[in-house]
Amino acid sequence: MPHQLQVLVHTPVHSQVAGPLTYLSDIALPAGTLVRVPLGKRELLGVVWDAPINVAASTLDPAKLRPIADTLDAIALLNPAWRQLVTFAASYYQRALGEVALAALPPQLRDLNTQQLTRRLKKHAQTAAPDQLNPASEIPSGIDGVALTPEQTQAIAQFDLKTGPFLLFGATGSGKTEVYLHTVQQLLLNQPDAQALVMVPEINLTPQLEARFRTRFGPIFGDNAVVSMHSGMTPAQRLKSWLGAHSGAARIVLGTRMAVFASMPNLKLIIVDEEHDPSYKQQEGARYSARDLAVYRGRLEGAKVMLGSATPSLESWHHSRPAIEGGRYVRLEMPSRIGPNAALPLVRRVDMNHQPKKSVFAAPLLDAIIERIGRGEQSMVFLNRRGYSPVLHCADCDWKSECPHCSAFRVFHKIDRTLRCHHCGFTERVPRACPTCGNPDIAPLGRGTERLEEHLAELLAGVRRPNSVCDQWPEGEPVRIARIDADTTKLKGELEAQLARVHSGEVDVLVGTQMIAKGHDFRRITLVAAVNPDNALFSSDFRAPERLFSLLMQAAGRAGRDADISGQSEMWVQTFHPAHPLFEALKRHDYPAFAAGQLQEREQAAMPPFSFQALVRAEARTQEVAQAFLTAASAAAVTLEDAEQLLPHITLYPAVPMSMQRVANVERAQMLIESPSRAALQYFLTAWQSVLHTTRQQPEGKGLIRWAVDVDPLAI
DNA sequence: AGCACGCCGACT
DNA sequence: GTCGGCGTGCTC
Repeated sequence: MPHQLQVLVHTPVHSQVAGPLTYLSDIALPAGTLVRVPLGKRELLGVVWDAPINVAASTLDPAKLRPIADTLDAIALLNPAWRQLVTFAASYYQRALGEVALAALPPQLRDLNTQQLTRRLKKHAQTAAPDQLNPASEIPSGIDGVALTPEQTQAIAQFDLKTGPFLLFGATGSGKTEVYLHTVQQLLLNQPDAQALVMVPEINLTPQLEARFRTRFGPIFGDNAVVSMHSGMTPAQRLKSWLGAHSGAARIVLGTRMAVFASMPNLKLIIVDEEHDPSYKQQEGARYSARDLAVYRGRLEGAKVMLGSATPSLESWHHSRPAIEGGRYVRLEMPSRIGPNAALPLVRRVDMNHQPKKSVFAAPLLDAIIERIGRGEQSMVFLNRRGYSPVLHCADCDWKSECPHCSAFRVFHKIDRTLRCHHCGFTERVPRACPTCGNPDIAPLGRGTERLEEHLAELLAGVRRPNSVCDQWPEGEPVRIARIDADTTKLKGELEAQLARVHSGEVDVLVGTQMIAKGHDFRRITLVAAVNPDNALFSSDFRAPERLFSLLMQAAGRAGRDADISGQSEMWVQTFHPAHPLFEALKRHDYPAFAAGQLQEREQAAMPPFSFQALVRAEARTQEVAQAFLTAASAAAVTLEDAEQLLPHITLYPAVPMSMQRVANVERAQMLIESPSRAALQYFLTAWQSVLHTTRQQPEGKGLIRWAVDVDPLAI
C-alpha cells in the first residue's frame, strides 16, 4: 500500500490548490525532500512537507491521487529550520506555503527537468570540491593588520558578550563593514562548520561587498567559501551559489533580500547592512521584509543577528531602546568617522524664500560649486526625479501629458524626445504641437535630472577647469558634467563605467538620483547638494521624512572621504523650510534627535511602531468594483467566529483609491487594517483570509481581477 | 501560477 | 473562413 505525501508546489494563495497537495509514493519520503510531481498537464518541482496535524480532515477522493514522478535524492533535505522559516513567512505575510517555499528555491531547480538537473548536479560536484583549508595561518585582526578603532573594538566586545539581536548604529565612515568582516572572521575561525549570511539592500552594492569578502576570506577558506545571491545573477550562477550554501561548503552567503531564504544548514550569524533601506521589503508576490525575517530566523536557528545603519529604521531604533524601557535589541554605537578627514560634512541650508523666484540653483550654491571646480574637486547634485520634466503642458488649452492608461503624467525625456509613463511603460514621441489645440508652444513643467544637467551646463558654460595643458582649450577645458540615474545605467556595466569616470576625476559635477547617494564612495567629492528635497516634508506618506533624513545623511556621507583633500566638505540643502526640525537635526548629524521627534509623533498618532498595520489591495476594471469587494469583505468580518473578542482590537478603515489609482488601465483600491497588537492583527488576518475568498465568490466580488494583503506595508 | 476551454473582432 | 484577445475554471 503506497504512502501518502504532503507536497508543496508553486500555487498562489488565490487558487483552490493553495495548501499542500497529496501524492502517492512507494516510499515514505521524509519532509524536506525535493520531488517532481504531476499537476494537471504539467510536471512541477515540489517539496515534501510535514503532514498536517489533522490528517483526518482530508475530503479528497483517494482514487484521484496521483503518484510522484521523481525524487531528487541527490539534493540533501531542506532542514526543519528552513521549513519553519517558510512556514512562518507564509503565515505572517498571508501567502500560500507553496508559493513561498518554491520562490525561495533557485529558479533552475524548478525549471530543469530531472535529467537536466542530475547532469548539473554531477558537474557541480566536480567543480565545487572543497578547497584545501588553511586554518593554521595567522589572521590579522583588522584590515590587513590595521588595528580596530576603540569604538569598533568596543562594539565587537559587546557583540561577543551578548546574544542580541544587535543594532549597530554607526555613522557613515565609522567602519561598520570592518565590524562585519571581523565578526564573520571570528565566527568562521572558531567554528569550523559555521556559516554567515550577509545582506545588502541593492544588487549594485553586492560586487564591491563580494570583492571585499573575497579578498579577505578567499585566501583563508578558499574561493568556494564565498557565494552571492541576487536577482542579477544568471540562473546557472544562482543554482551554483544555492547548492554551495545548501551543502554547507559556502561559509559566507552575500546577497539581497532573497538571500534571507538561503538554505544554510549551519547558519550562525546574519548581518543586515543598511537595515533601514526600503529595498528589504519585497514589493510584489509575498511581501516579506527580509530584515524582519532575518531577526526571526536568527532566533529560530540560534544565529546572532546584527542590523547595521547610520540612520536605522524607527522600528529598529525603537527596539534598541534601553532594556528597562522594553527594548529587545542591543544597541552598539560607533558615532565617530574614521580617518584623517574624520569631521562630518558641514550642512548648509539655503533659504529659497530669499532667492529669486524659480531659481534652481541658489547663487551661493553655484558659487560654491564653481569654487570646487577651481580647486579640482568634485561636486554631487542630487534630485530625486529622472527624466527632463515630469509634465508637458500647453498654456493655451491646459493640456497635460497624461498617460492614457494610468492616473499619472508621462515624463518628458528630451534625450530621445519621448513621453514615457514611469508606471506602465507607455511611450510615445513628443508631439510637435499640443494634441488638443494645435498650439506649437508646449512647455515642460518642473524638472528632472536631465533638465538639471542641461541647466547646470548652461550656468557653468563660461567656467573652465584648471590645469589644462591641451591646445584645444587654451583657456582651460569646459566643465564636465555627468549624470547617473536609471536612464543612463540601463545597460549592464554602465553604472560601473560611469562610476569609474567619476573616480578617475574626469567629471567635475555629478548629477543624479538617489542612486548616487547609496553606498558608493566618491573620494574626491567635497560638496553634495540636494536641490529640492521639500516634497517629502509634507508628503501624505508618514514614512517620507524618515526616508528623506536617511537619504540626506547618506548623501552627506558621500562627501569628503579622501584624506588628500584638505578642508571641510559640505552638504547643501535648498529648502523653503530651513527651520524644519528635520533639517535642524541633519545640520547636527543628530539621528537620535530626529528619531526621538518622529517617534513622539508616531506614538501620539498611534502609528507604527506603536501600532501594526496591514493593507488589502484590490484591482478591478473599475474603481467601484475594487472598492465594493473590499467594503463587502470588511463588512463580513463580523461573521468571523471570534468576531466579538477580536474586532474590538482591530480597526478596519474604509476602502479608498490607491494613491496611484490606475495603472495600465486597472483601477486599484486599498483598505487599511490597524491594531495595537501584532498578535491580534495576525490572528484577524488569518481568520479573515477565508472571508476574502468567499467574498470573491459573492456578487460583490464579480469583476475583481485580484487582491493581496500587504502586512507591515512601507507606504500607505 | 499555468494551461485549457470558450466565445467575439481583424486578417494571413 | 481562421488567428487571437482575455474571461472562467481546474489542477492532488
